[in-house]
Amino acid sequence: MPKDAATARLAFEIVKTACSNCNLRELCLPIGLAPEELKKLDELVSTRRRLKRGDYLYRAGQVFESIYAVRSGFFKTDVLIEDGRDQVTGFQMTGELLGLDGISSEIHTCNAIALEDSEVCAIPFSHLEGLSRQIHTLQHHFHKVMSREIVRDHGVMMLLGTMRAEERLAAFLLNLSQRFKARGYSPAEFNLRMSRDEIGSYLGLKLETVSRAFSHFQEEKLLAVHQRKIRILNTEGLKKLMTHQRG
Amino acid sequence: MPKDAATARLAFEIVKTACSNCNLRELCLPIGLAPEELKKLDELVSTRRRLKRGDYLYRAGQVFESIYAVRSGFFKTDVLIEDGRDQVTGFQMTGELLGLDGISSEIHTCNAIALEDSEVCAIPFSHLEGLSRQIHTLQHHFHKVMSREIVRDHGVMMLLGTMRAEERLAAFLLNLSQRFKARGYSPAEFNLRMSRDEIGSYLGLKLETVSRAFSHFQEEKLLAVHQRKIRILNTEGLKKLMTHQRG
DNA sequence: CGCGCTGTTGAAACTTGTCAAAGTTTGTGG
DNA sequence: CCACAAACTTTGACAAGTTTCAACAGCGCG
Repeated sequence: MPKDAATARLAFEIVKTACSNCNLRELCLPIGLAPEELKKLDELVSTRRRLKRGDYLYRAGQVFESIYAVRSGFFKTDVLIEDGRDQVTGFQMTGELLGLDGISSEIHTCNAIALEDSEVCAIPFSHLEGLSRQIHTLQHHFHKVMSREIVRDHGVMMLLGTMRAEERLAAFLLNLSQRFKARGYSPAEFNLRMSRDEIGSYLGLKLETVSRAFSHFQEEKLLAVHQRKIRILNTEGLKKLMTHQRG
Repeated sequence: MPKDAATARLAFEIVKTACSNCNLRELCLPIGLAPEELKKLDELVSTRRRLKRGDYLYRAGQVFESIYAVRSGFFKTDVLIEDGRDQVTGFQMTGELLGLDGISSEIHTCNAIALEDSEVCAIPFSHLEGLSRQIHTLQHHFHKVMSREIVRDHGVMMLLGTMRAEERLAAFLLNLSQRFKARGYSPAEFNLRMSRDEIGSYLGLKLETVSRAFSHFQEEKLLAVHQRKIRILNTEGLKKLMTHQRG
């Protein structure tokens, strides 16, 4: 590549990285910032990183320095314990943040793995704290994001603690559906990026149980399932199933 | 009460409320603050509140204004869903913070209930954000506290998703033991403040299952149990049980 | 002293996990 | 571009763990 073409390309990359140009503004950190504040944020988001399917964004045990905003693609996070058990703690899609768990001990406590080719913005955390001290709105928004993560986790605890297999899967699918919808995709038809095993791990079920639940949902005409392609045929039915009292 | 006695009492209360005099400094927000910063924090922690056993500190749906630091006593938080199911999402003891879940939507998403007579410091959240912009250390510490809550929740998800009944109870007891120890109490002997039903709700089990697990632990000479009074006889045994591979 | 709440224990029912086999899709190298 | 291997999914039969239902015991409180 000729030298000036390379330079032009670099400039282009920087433009592409800028929060002020990002079409995820409404989903990500920049919510509600004034134009001049957005410029400051642009400087903050220094690096972008591309990952191929299967790549680790970070691993448990690594030193924590940045949080990451998913620009495109799909991730999972999982925790491992010594005795070999592991669990998927979350799936992250466009506009969602990764790495908040690392703040407490300055070491990542889980693995973050790309489930498809993806791109993230790295946000050095100390810079974010610095800018938060200057921009009230950014500070408040960041606190909300962390708090939302806590609320989400409580929802998962509820799911794992009180729901049975089919209720869990229904809740999971409805949640995905909603998140696709919020990103402008069809809420009724989408591709799962994760395996039955990964869904099971997230929902506290074995993969066979997940598979059986899918089959049963098909029999009940709640879903059309072809591999990882899902079409929701009866949203209300799923909701009803999800909130159906145990017993 | 004579007027000046009342005044003296008021002054005394204020002194008692001050973070700079609080013997929980090492557990709570003031960690690592310089003396002049501590003074600013004192102004922040405006109110103290006493609660009797069974009182609600806040309820799901109420407007969020403050977070609370437990000064003494013991709390549980729980979430309810429409269909009647509920789950205990956590137990909070001295020095721990309550209310972080309310930041995201400015409405509390769970109930916080005193399990014994308790006292809390109310920290108006907008003031905390203001002071965080001035005091770097406080900001960073607060972020760590929120992140730690996320990590804790991941631990509970792990417990609910991958452990069986007795492993869960062992993990729960070891966690309590550790927290009592950190507060200068015996790690081996303590009173549970919660019922079997509340433990079960937290662990995603029925109260009968919890009761059976306690009985079994006694048979195995891991514990001595008398009502809610617990003595741990074999910590290593509990740890081994907790990390024992499923199957 | 008895009532109510909490906790314990037993037996049966139910849900999910385990193991095994076979079908399907995806990816790779020839 | 095909063939084969590897990974993933589905399904069945059986086992294990947990819940449900029921009865009863213990403690604290009025």
